[in-house]
Amino acid sequence: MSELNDMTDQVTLSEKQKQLIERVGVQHEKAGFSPAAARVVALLLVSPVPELSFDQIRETLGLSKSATSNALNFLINTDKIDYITYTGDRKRYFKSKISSWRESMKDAIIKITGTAALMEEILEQRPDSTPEFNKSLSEVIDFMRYINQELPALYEKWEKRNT
Amino acid sequence: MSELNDMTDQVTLSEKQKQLIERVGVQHEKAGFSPAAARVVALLLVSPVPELSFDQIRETLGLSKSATSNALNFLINTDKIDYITYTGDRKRYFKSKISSWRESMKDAIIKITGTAALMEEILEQRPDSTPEFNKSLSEVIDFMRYINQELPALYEKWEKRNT
DNA sequence: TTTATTGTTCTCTTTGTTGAGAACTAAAAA
DNA sequence: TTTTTAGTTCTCAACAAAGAGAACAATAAA
Repeated sequence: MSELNDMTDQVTLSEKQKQLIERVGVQHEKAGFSPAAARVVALLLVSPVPELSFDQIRETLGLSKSATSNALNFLINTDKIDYITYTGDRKRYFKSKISSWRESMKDAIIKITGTAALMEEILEQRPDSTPEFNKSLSEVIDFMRYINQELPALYEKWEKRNT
Repeated sequence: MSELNDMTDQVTLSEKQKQLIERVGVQHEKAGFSPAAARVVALLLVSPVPELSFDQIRETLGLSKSATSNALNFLINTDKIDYITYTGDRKRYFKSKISSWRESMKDAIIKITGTAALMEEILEQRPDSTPEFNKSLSEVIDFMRYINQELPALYEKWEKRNT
């Protein structure tokens, strides 16, 4: 697949696409991703070719091997990306896990449940001398649990609406 | 309010409360707060006395003045806390903004709208050659918008349920 | 066996974050 | 006016995060 040295596994991107990768990247940085990992998820969403090799990612984003390796492993561990292989090709082709967004939504909901539980612990040890405060806390907890309970039905409704 | 030097504006907390502050603090660190800011919001949720002065916060959490000042200002700027004053007392008493959780929810929903818009931009520039991928992207966008649209009604339903 | 491919891991530098402590400031009190 | 109160801001040190580049490893190909 290379005569002496290819040296250009780079993916061709328009200016618009490059800029979009940066914007989506920044959004992910705000969610706690490292700059490198944020650019990688972004690239895998924006790239016209959705399955990219280690070197395609590295060269397109201008990252070092270590940064690329660490970013890819982090994203695999946190279920943001996945990879596939092809017989007779040792490379791994990395791809966004956007297709399993339903699972991600479920995980996000589980997190809300955890927050509600922690809030409940706070509420349980609060004195009766702060009724207003306690009421607010109790409301948030109740609302979170309500949302949690209603979301599956809402999802079904959406699923049916889209035939 | 002090004869020469009080030196103990500290809030008395049980072991359980201290531990809870740490756990709630860590949760907020994961959401991007600095350790100091995370402990301050946590303290203001757990403390039996819900309105605390600068020095009560500083001494209870064992923070420096600069860390306390920066944390409080950050939390005020991001609408996580608020303060009240009392006539004839120059101190500000800081309190959690948990009571305005309805506003926070609205803000969270606005953020989802922003994400959907960014995703839409990605979708718009994608080639037709990746129909599966594009479909997933389109689904997430549509689902986010659906949730967004249905949430107000869901909120009303919750509000009525609670008489 | 030797060489090439596909990454991983280690070390080191750069950069950024966190917060302590002291100096400073503005307003009120004495 | 001088002092006290209630914080803010500055400087600095300790520490952590990010990533570059080189060395290394594991497997496959020649």
